[in-house]
Amino acid sequence: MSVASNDPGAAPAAPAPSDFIRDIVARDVAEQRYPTIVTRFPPEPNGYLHIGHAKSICLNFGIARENQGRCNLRFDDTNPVKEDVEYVESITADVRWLVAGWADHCLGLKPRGATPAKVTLDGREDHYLAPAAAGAAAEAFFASDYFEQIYGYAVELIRRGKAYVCDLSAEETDAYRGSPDQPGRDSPYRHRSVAENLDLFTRMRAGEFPNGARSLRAKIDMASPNIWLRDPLLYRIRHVAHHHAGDKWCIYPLYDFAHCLSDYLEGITHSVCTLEFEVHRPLYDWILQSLDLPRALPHQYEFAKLNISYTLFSKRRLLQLVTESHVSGWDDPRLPTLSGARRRGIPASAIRKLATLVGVTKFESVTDVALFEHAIRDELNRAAARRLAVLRPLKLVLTNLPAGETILIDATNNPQDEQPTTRPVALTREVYIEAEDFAEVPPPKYFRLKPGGEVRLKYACIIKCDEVVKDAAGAVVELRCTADLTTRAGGPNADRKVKGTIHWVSATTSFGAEVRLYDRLFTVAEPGATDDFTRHLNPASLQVVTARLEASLADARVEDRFQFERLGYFALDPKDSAPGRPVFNRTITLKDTWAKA
RNA sequence: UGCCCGAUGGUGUAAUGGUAGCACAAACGAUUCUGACUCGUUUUGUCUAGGUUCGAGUCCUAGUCGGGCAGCCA
Repeated sequence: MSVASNDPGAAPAAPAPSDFIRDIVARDVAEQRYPTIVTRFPPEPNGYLHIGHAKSICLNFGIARENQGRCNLRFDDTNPVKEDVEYVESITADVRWLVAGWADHCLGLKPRGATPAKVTLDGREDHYLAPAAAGAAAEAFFASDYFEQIYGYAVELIRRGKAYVCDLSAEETDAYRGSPDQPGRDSPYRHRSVAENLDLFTRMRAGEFPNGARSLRAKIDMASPNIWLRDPLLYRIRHVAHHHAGDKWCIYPLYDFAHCLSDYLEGITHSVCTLEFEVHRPLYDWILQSLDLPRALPHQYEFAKLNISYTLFSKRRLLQLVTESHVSGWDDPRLPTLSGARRRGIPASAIRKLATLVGVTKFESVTDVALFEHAIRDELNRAAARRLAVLRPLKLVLTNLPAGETILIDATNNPQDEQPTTRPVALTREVYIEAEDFAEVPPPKYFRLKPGGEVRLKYACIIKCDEVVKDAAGAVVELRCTADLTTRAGGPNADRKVKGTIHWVSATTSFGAEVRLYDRLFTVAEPGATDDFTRHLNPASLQVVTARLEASLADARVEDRFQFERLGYFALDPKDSAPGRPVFNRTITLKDTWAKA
């Protein structure tokens, strides 16, 4: 099956990606194990999303999309001390941005304020939270909206003799757990009666005990070779308010207990997570199976998270970069955060393309950042309007053009379009060219401008360098050239060839603007390999220049993508641009095979 | 010295017992009013040792190397 993309300027329909998880889903679809395929993206709202999360989002939404299913956005907010609504909002915005124009229709949200409904299925009680209908007031799912149901499931586990209230302290629990190669010992509280457990758990909820005084534990096997099966904690006491649930609770479920049940309550079919949860899967299954639930159970599958060379993904280290002001904030364009990428001008479609290029496996690989750069250039090459801009201006006088004269020429907006359009740009007596496009003593194979040499001004005409003007210090400050107007498009010598074509702007109609040139943040391929990773920060990761931009760029909008010809891809900085004072960010350079030589 | 998982060119992946393919990167060439794009060519690979089989990257056994697991974090 092939899937069309709604992205403007996106590549033609490509075959749907295939990987071991999609194979499993396809098998389940073929066997009609579930009425619809439902996945979920379940971040904890305790930080910003980055490209690594994007891989998971693309996988989960991709599966939903390819199977006419749904992917719920759910906040895994079971630890109130780490979480905040600030993150809920940024994560929601980032997810929406990433799937916009691609899988918006698969984004599973719930009716605003809704909690799971009690239903009766085959005479058995069940709970289910249906997604919001299209157009209804909706919000993301929250695990904290299920605290009542999850509490009920805990009570049920106690009734079945599969959970108990334990009075061991955190340290004692640790000691009783044993070690990977040493079995644990049973808690002295393991054999409390169901009635006592019920009473104690009720009082835990009622707030009778201080933090850490007691916990609820699953009764599994303290000698299990899998540590996660050694009577794992299900609930802890925390007398703190919750950013979403308010101050209703003083006991909070742990990840392992809340996650599988949240999946169940939402009707998730395929619960996809990263490899470190592999050893938790038996617990995921144990909890669901112990409850004897009426509906089909979700299943967990694990894949390797994304690593990219020269890129840091660790939340802790990203935080350090922000707090130590190595970058300007979580949305610094040099960061791999989704907000940073967006601000830098990276299209969501490029991130999605990267996700399909890297595939999904259980091998913890390091993807070459060049693959990401390729994805970005590929998307932008298709979509970006070409413009003329000079980053480091050098004045050039066309001595045979009168001072007041303006010649309007047609410049192609995007040669990649099937029917390219043009815009007028002004050629005047004084123009700016890129300083590095002139060399007084040219290196070998240099085919830009040199004394006595010829070059074409893109879209305009061939010029010849007659004179080099220098200041007292000997620096080149101006070039005096003659323009061969017969080489203009449509002119008699339009087809005359010169080796070099360079970009330029009119000195009189262009305007100056701040342009931020970004480069990779780190100088080493694996910046996370050492603790003193800030040592490997690239001192030139940001350079700010005052560039000269062609007049039409004054009307640039935040959503526009540009290729400054021969330089790279640029977009307006959405934060620091002001009307009449645009600031451009360089998303990425053009591939430059000359610079490498 | 417990349990779980993994290993295919430089990188990321495909091949579901039957011709080791694709993409990125690199190199060279063509084309070019972007040293871009596009197009063409080339280099480089199944962790090791056994076994099963007519046939093994794939299945089995052992090993090597790498990763994960001992939060009242997720």
